[in-house]
Amino acid sequence: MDVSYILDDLNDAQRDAVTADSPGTLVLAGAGSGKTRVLVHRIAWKIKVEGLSPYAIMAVTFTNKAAREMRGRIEELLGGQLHGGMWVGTFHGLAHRLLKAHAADAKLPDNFQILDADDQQRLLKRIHRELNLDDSRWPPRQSQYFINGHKDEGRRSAHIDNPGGDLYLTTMLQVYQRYEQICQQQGVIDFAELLLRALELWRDNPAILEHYQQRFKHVLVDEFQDTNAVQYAWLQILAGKGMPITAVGDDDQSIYGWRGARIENIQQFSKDFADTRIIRLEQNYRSTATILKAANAVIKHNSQRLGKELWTSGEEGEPITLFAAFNEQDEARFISDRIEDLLKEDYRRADIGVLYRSNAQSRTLEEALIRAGLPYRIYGGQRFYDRLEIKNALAYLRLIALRDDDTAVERVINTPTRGIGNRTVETIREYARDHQLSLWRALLAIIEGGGLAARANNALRGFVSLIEDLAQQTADMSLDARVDYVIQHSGLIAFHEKEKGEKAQARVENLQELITAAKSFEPEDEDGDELRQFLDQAALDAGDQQAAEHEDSVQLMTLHSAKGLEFPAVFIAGVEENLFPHKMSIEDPSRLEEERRLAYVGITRAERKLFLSYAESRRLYGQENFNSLSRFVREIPSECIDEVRINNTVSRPTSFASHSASQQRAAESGIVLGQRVLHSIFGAGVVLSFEGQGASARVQVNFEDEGSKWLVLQYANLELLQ
DNA sequence: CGGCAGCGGCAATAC
DNA sequence: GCCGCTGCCG
Repeated sequence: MDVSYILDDLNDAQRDAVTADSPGTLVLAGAGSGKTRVLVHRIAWKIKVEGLSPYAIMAVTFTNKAAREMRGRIEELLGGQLHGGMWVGTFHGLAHRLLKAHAADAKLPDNFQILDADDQQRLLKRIHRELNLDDSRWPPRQSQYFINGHKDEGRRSAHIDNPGGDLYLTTMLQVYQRYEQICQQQGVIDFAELLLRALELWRDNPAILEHYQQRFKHVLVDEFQDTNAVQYAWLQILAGKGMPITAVGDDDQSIYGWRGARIENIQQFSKDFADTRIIRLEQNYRSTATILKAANAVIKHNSQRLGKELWTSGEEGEPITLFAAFNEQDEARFISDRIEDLLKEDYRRADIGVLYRSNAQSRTLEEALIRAGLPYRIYGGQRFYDRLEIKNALAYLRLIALRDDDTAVERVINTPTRGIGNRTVETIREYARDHQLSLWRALLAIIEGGGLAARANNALRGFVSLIEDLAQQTADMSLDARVDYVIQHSGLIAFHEKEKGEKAQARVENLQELITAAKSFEPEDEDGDELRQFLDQAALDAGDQQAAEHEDSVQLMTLHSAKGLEFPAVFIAGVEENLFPHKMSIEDPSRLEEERRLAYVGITRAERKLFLSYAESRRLYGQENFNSLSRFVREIPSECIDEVRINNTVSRPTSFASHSASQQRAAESGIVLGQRVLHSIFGAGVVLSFEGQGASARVQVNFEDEGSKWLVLQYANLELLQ
């Protein structure tokens, strides 16, 4: 059999990674080194050469997009459909599949529902109210972080000790317990729970685990550096006792520590999985030598690396352009001007990526692009299925499928408004709580009991008959006709049509788009309930963010969402201390290293041209900030950089005595931005920024020996220097 | 119920 | 500076 097509066009390291027959294989794949290619070809190798059935392979990714791409590329390479036998999906998707198959053993009802981040927050808000927690002291967001953080580490409320009885922990645990109780009672599970349950299912049911251990002969994991504790434990319980496993990842691209990812997992891998072979992919096919030199130089400042150095056989390329802008508008104008230059060369708009650290930066950039008449597209932002109007429409559909869905009832009982006020809903909640009923059953009982005012009672009846009508009328319809009927007859379309503003227009369009999504939906299980599968998919899939790709446009996104993408030309805006690295990460060495990895990710997105820019003065959150050039740029060898001088058409004030409010306040205290000061401990430095007033006034000083620090002016006792 | 004013908070974000 | 939530009022 000729299998050369599997190995042709691969370099030695890639070929090694594709054919390795070690029990454990860890592929450290640098940016642009052909990682996905190796994964896809390795799967083809397993099937075509080693003779594994696709049925015996499991491949796990983090995003649906990556899973789709992998499946597509395998099918392309093997020249045929991969019937459902092979398990390719996200951790969450596969966990869901597992729990659906063994719902009872996982102690879940067959029709369990997924609680997404937004639904989770709503539920927590209600719990806070129920427990009489003051929202300003106990923001529901905090409980959400607490719960998800612990679940990501595999801890349920019962696992968390609170020996000191400290108020914070006591309160959080109380919320966590109540939350667990309600979720269990209502048969809903959040994203973290999906993973934790799947882990517990295997841990507590050896027979089920054994079935999968016998079934799968090889597991492959993409983006291994992003796994959290539960995902790692899940892989370990499945494959720890000798099932061959391939992990592909790059410790230098671990940028999701804040959502539970544990970079240590990739370091731990060879200890937990027997006889691991480590293969490094260091040849880069994406960027010029100059860009790689810069990336290598930056990432070298991190400790605790597994170690890797990217190289290319390609050309040196042009130097990196660094632009010092006067302010963020000046920076945005520089970017749009350079984009216009690039378009005069052989670049298309879609070849250009503009990356930034935080979403708040995008507005200024957008304004400049609009002014220049350059079409652009923003990646990320709100997921399609997270939009309010879509969630409302889905809630109606969920109620059609299952009346006892409290989350859905809460959402649409009075949307569009139908005279069921907060009082009435509170009565229903109370009744449901007291009688251990779902909200739907509770409201039916209340209608029968007639304890409500006639008006409220009628309104409730109206809601019940609406849902029953939607269910009956659409019972025999196709999925898309059903969606269409529901958004019309629930009144959602009319509701948003009479709303004012651009937003309303977009909402109506999104609802129409939902019909399109339903039309093109292909159920995985032909015999299963199509509506149910559609709803599950909606909960687990962000929806295609690429939908609007009809026009050739400049690509705007955060550095995080740029991971995995590449552009011939890349702009990284705002390379400033306090912005990138972000202020909140600067003090903590491990978070600072994560910021540096983010810089590495950003730099390695560029194929041919890289532009870095920073603003000497930046308005953010209504505050004027004077930040210095990012340390990450200073880590790039100077021969790689071509610094562009400040555009002389921009008038640059010669002193800092301007009229901005923050500067005036600074002046009142005798401190001027740019002022040299002396601190009794930290020594001499320059004032970079100033915020707050009176007792809360703080200054940021860049000390010559200690780096930059924020000081409370009142206590700092700064001595002004000449 | 809808509209508006006031207030707090504010990184990144897949599933 | 802006968004979103709350709370008050008509």
